[in-house]
Amino acid sequence: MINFVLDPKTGTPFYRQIIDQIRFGIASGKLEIGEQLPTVRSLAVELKVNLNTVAKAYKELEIQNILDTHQGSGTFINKNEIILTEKEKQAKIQDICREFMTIAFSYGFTIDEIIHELQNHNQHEN
Amino acid sequence: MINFVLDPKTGTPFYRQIIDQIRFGIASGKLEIGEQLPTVRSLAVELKVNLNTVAKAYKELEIQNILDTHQGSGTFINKNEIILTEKEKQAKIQDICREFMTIAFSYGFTIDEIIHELQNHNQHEN
DNA sequence: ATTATTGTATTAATTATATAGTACAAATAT
DNA sequence: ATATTTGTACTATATAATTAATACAATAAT
Repeated sequence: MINFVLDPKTGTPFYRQIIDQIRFGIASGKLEIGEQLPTVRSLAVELKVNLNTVAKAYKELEIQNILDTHQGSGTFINKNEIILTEKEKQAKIQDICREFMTIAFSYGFTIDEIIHELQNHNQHEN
Repeated sequence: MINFVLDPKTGTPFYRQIIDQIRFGIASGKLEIGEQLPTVRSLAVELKVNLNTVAKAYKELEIQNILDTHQGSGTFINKNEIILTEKEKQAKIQDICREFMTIAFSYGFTIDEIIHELQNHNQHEN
């Protein structure tokens, strides 16, 4: 379970801070597959925000297939593998990488610099 | 010279579409160093937007040291090398990498898969 | 010097975003 | 069956972002 914290000073909206902390929780292994998240009400009380703010965060993650919400029972880390064929997966990854590199190039960064940065990112996650 | 086009359907604001097209124009070599861009008025007429919308795009690129504006004479692609401190560069690359990883992660890709794909991309370039 | 051309500044109106208040609907537990 | 617990939907409000209308200021051309 995560210890959720909101910081109003950062400027990033509350619902996005919640999203980030869940994503990071999954990436770092603090949140396990199938685990139940706090209910929208309990987390809303804990963070002193409206329950819709929590619901919005959960909703966006559900659309991204990261969470699984069931009205009446709760919200869970999605068990299901994302259903993509290997071909679709390959196409998708090429697609987003190409788009990303276009942006990176327009800022004058090289592939090596980018890869290096991502590897750093990788180390900090673990 | 670029053939500027605005698409209201995409949802990305006009001034940002203009920024992107200039950035890509430079990255792809369509815009040369020192070249003059259309005046804020002429581009505004061409794109059927207010001149302030164009001015806003130019302004942001000027702040980023990509354009060079001179009241009375016009706006030009900056001759000077882009002066980014190592700190600014670091911040920028972290910024775009973080955004990219969020997207990649939402598709279920791991950092290793992404790095691998980018390395492939790299090989095909050379 | 004067005029035309260029970017800038100020203000207003519109639109989008973020959060909250409250009522609803589905699932579960009893 | 009914009450409780869960997420959802709808509405309102405040704030920020986007675009526009219009006047201003600096430069260049004559």
